[in-house]
Amino acid sequence: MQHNQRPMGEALLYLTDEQLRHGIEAMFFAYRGFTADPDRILDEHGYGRAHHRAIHFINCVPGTTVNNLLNILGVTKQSLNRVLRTLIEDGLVVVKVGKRDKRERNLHLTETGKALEQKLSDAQRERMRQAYKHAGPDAVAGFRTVLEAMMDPHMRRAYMAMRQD
Amino acid sequence: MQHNQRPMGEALLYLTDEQLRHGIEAMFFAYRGFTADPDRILDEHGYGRAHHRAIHFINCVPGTTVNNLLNILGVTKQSLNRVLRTLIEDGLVVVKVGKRDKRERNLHLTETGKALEQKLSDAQRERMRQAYKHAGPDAVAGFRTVLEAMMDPHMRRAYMAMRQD
DNA sequence: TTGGAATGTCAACAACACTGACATAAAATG
DNA sequence: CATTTTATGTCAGTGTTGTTGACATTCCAA
Repeated sequence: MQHNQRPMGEALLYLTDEQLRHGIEAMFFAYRGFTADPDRILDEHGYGRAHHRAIHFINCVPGTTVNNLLNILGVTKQSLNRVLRTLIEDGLVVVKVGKRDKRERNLHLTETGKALEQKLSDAQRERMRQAYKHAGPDAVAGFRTVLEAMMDPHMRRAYMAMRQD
Repeated sequence: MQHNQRPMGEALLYLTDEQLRHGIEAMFFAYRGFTADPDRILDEHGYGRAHHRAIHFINCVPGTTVNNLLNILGVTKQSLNRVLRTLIEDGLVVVKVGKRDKRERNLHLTETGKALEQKLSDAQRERMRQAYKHAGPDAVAGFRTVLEAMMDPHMRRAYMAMRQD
């Protein structure tokens, strides 16, 4: 496997190993920035990123089931359960037994939970807003296009299903 | 703080909370895809992401010091040390005492280390290549612009210093 | 030469992921 | 109705990766 001396036309200049490597490093550093602000807030509350993810998607799809969350987050039920338990104990999340199917547990944020969600997503959106503003609409469109192409097909479907624009 | 009903002109449509939220979720799902392939390979070797990051940047800057790596990776020296120790024990990394300053340790990949680095970065680049190819050069430019704007200034400097294009 | 700064190591601990085994309850199926 | 499948929760154990604290070594400068 030798990628370093790939012949190319000018049109494919952006596909050199060097360019791809820069993309990889950009993803690494950008993701750090992306999570930095929420991480600080979470830390003050004694939570971690796992709590953030749960809160985010419960807020996004209120009444979602544990199983649904499991598929979106891609973790084991044991791992999710640990996080959910603390959120429930702390009164950020409430569980309701499913109406049609009593095996299911529907998850909702309480007012306290919504407040933390706001705080977290305000911080994260603010960083995003600055980046978007700085980069401009065309760059943002390209950004989204590449990210979507980078997802696993399974996750892309979950992501697309979540959008209504 | 009420972001939901922000008045706007058409030119700022991409800065709505809804759009920003989609960007946030895209980052989350894309990062999962981004790490999926290397994670699989690392797992076969009994390593984790921390090992990958160390290998990546040692390969990128051969002879780098522990402290330098610390700044790039943003972890404690103790955390990095554990990872480095296993890589050294397994013969993927060699340490040389600094020539001028004997406190420093210069890190290099062995042939075995380089082989694993190749394997990991081939996998990650392939995913990147597909995404880039699918999105096209303009999208890729936008992608990079937004990512760079999203980094912490400190990390952006480290990232920029690493590029020679 | 002595004290502080830089560098690196060892030990212990916490968060959060994993696997495996098992329990309960409800729904679906034969 | 008996059985199986599905959804959920729990307990125990393990591994990776982050943290702090304590300490050793080396260098440099007052």
